[in-house]
Amino acid sequence: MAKDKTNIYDVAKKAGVGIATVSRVINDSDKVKAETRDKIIQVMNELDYRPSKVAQNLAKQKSNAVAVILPSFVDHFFVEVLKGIQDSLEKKEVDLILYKIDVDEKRISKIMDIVHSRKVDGIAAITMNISNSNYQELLESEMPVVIADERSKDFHSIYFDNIKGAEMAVDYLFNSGHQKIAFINGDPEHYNAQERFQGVKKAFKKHKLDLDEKYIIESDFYAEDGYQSMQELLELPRSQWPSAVFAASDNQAIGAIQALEERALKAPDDIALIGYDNIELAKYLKITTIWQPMYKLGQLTIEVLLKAIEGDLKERFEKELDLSLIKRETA
Amino acid sequence: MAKDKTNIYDVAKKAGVGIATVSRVINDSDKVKAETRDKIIQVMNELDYRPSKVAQNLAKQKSNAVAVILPSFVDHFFVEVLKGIQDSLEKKEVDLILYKIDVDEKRISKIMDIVHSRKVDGIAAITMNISNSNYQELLESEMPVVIADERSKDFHSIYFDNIKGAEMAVDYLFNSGHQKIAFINGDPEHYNAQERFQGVKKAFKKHKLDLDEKYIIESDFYAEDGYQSMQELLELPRSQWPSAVFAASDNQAIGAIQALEERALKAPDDIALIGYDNIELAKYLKITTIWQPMYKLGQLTIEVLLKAIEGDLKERFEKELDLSLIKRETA
DNA sequence: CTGTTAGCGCCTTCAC
DNA sequence: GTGAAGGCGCTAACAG
Repeated sequence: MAKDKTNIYDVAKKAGVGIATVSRVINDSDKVKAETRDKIIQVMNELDYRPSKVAQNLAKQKSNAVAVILPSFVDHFFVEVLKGIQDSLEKKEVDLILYKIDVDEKRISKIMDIVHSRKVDGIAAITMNISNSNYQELLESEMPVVIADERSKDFHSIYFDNIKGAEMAVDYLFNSGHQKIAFINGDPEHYNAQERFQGVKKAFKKHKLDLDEKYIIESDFYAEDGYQSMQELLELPRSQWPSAVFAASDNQAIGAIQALEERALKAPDDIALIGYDNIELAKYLKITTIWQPMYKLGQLTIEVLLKAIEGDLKERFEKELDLSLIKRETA
Repeated sequence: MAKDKTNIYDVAKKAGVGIATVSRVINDSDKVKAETRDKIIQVMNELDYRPSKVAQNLAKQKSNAVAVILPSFVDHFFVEVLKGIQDSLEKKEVDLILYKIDVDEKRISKIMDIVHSRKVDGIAAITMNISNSNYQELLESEMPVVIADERSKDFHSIYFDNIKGAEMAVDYLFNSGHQKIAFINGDPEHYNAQERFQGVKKAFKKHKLDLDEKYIIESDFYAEDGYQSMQELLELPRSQWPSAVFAASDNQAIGAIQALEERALKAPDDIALIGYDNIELAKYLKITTIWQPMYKLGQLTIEVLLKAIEGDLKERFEKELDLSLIKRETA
């Protein structure tokens, strides 16, 4: 076995001091004579010594790392959120451990694994539909947690008003003259989908439109789902086609556009289309959409989490981020 | 102070055994009587006990985590790579710690921080331009490292043949009848950019085209750079416009399209355009491009890294991934 | 099969 | 200011 990593004892010995003093300069405590400090620093450089974070973590019971839990890596929504997360993490010296956890029955148990692992000081759970699970255990763990993209009455949370967003979309379509409006929703199990549906219903009621069942499609948030759903709509007799479609995500809208294109149809000429999220793609594809400030969501989530970790948060933090409609070319 | 986390002693005491035995069932060693094992497992459940990863890491000198280092989070190229990474990490029980490190003079030092932290068992560095730095220290550290998107003679590496890729692009343009071909390159400091330029020169020579300096633009790999560069080209007298442009990244191609659109120009009618990478956007924007299998790059990188960590890799691993041209509508 | 004991590398009182 | 010693929670020989 080759010479092992140098540790605090090597430094202490070579510098002719005790390990406690070395530890003090590592954690730059002021109670060290400048002279000995310099000597120690010099030795540390000579030996190319750097403290083991793992050992520090164990001793300090703190890891300087946070867990970010997502249901997916690729979805553009999360990429945007991640960017915000990274940007506000970079300033601090905090590591980012990324976990992908599916939104299923075992998600809380998997999160508890993370809690118990002691590898992180806090957890940010993005779009995990926590409220629809038995999160008692997590709540009792005393681990700082912030829930993003979902309102919570027990954890810190940062979220969007889905009802309002959906309402904005339908309002816009209605005010543009549409009466036959279809809604392609996301996973009905999901909080966000449920709320958006509520928003749709609310807007329909407001405009005295009636809710035609064949115009309400439940699928999931991905492009493939949007594609399928639009197919479904287009299989209706042409006279029954909606004049406008509201998709619960831009990904779905993109899929819907594909379905349209395959039949040489175009939005908004044949059927108007509005998406949701405002992912980067929406800009290039010129999709009219509801903008959820995802970058800001990520940023704020981490800021709040770090505060919670520091214990600077006396009360539960709760904030709704504003939505806005981005008018482009598909509606 | 509330009751602290339960530890291995709590379990041992309650189960009436020694901690070694508890440790054995944690690491499911077979040398435990079924009876006592059951008893211990039961107690572990009652106490909701789970071992501290941090303590295990320290004792085992192993962290079951890998560091992935990227120069950017948002770039679509990396997102695609990340997906591959995540997918092959998910099968194993290995954590992913993500670091964003700029490609500057201090990058090796920052990487060494990670090495010494002992938080990870291995490192994957994506597009970090390692070869252009003094990496001696990293090499000597014995930390398993794999370099992705860059050829290395000292580390395991997985990469693309940039020369060939660039050649393919120019060949295609030439064979489509173009003689006045411009090249918008990425950051000239960067390995990949340098090689792509070489490929361009090689292809030009082959086709007996001469390299007109005003058609060679050095910028960087992002959309904004492509936009600027295309502007520059369009500011030439119309008679001197190139008939085709090869952009060293799809991002740049997207920027270039913007510049074109602003002048009501269109690819390929006014100026043909070919990109590089085949990011997802390229598909939707119908950009003809050179496809680098980024997902596969990510996947393979992790596979190799995990093998290196296990010590299953006797020799240095080196692999070039195949490129292909995706013909779409811009050229 | 199982308990004892010494680390893993660092932090943190507590004396000096 | 500084050193000695115990502790963080777990693993890994080494004895039984």
